[in-house]
Amino acid sequence: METEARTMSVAGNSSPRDPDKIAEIFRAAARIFNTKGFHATSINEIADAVHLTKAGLYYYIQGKQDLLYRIMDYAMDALEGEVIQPAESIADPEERLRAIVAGHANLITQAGVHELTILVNELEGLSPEQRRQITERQAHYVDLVRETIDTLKARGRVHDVDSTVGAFGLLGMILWVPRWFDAKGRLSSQEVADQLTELALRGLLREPA
Amino acid sequence: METEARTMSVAGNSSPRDPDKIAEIFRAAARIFNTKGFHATSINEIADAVHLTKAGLYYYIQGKQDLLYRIMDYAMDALEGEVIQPAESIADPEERLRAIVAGHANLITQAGVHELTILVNELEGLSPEQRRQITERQAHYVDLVRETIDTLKARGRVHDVDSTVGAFGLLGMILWVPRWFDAKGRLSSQEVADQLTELALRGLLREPA
DNA sequence: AGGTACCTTCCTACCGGTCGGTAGGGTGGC
DNA sequence: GCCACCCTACCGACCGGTAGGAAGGTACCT
Repeated sequence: METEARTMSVAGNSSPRDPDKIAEIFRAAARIFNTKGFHATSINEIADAVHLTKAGLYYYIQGKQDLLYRIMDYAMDALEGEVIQPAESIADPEERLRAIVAGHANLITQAGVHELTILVNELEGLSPEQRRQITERQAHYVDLVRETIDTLKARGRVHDVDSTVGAFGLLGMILWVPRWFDAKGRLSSQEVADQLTELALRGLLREPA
Repeated sequence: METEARTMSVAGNSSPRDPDKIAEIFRAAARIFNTKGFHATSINEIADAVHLTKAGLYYYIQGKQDLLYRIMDYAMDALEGEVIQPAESIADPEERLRAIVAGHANLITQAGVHELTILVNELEGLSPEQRRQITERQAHYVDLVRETIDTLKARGRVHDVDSTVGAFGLLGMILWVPRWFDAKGRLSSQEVADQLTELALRGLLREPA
């Protein structure tokens, strides 16, 4: 029934909708979802933000929940492209861990990246199947961090810490940043990213001496 | 207007409502708010959880938002009583910092303490005035951590890290725990609290040698 | 050039349903 | 008879979503 237009697209583009407009909607929705929360945001607010009526907005989206899912999926794409894949190509585990922390911290401190925050705060707004898909992708990321720590552990390069606690401790530091960091404040995003990287790695790694 | 019943209580108890029932409502509401989010939770769900109708529930509460505020206020009381005040009575800054991290991590890994999670996740559900009051109390806590780090810094006991980044990095690790920790899982809450304490303090403090 | 068929885009007007909250009354114990 | 407690029944507001059509562009035909 509803699969016809979206999954088939029979030969040729099935959806001629303006990709720029869709991107604008995504950005506006991500900003408002992140500010007020998914459930507290009405479709009308998003429509207003992109200068459309609710019905006009529905020309571009399939529903409120689907909009959320697509934003989160896009955010996972960004995280994979900017952090995960670059890190996976680094063989040395210490360098790799440093690349993950620095890369993720850099990404999350940049202005306007509301998708990454939604990615961890609005999971309960998804359907069970959608949530499963997103959390599965997130789990791969956590596994990468945990395995990197385990590799370092096997080489005696880290203190005696459970790799799960280490991975989530590290991620907690980074994912908490949007709650307090102000891009217009005293510290630059680069400074925060650098300091967090040092803080996290110093907590984990042994002194090379 | 609305202050009459609450702040005056004219001579004698103004509200004869059963405190046990109110506590039961608080606990149930905190659990559901924490599971589904404040806005996604209906008053009817809370009423069902305590075996009342919606109107019956309203005999005990002043409104949905007021219920949220009281839960968060109670959570701040708990945090102050269990973590902040005990820590403030410790003169040595290193001991004090350890007491904060260990105490907070211990508190947050305990089963059923949904209020502490709500405290940081549902602030946008409050009215501006209510939010101001809660965030003011939270700011005092952050100041305590920051000042403790600054004191240690003045004594050359910490690495060169901005105390704001250090404080929020540390708090991020702790406040992230409810997102991944499973009380029925492999690790005990004590183990997690201990390991996080070591992880956080090692990232901040210099080796005593 | 004018007609017309079709397309994308966006609107007004409306739907059923749920929300937070309340009016007013019943009931049982003291 | 009073009061604490809890109910049924209802309210207006707002929600996500849709039906159906208007506006305006374009492309092709005569």
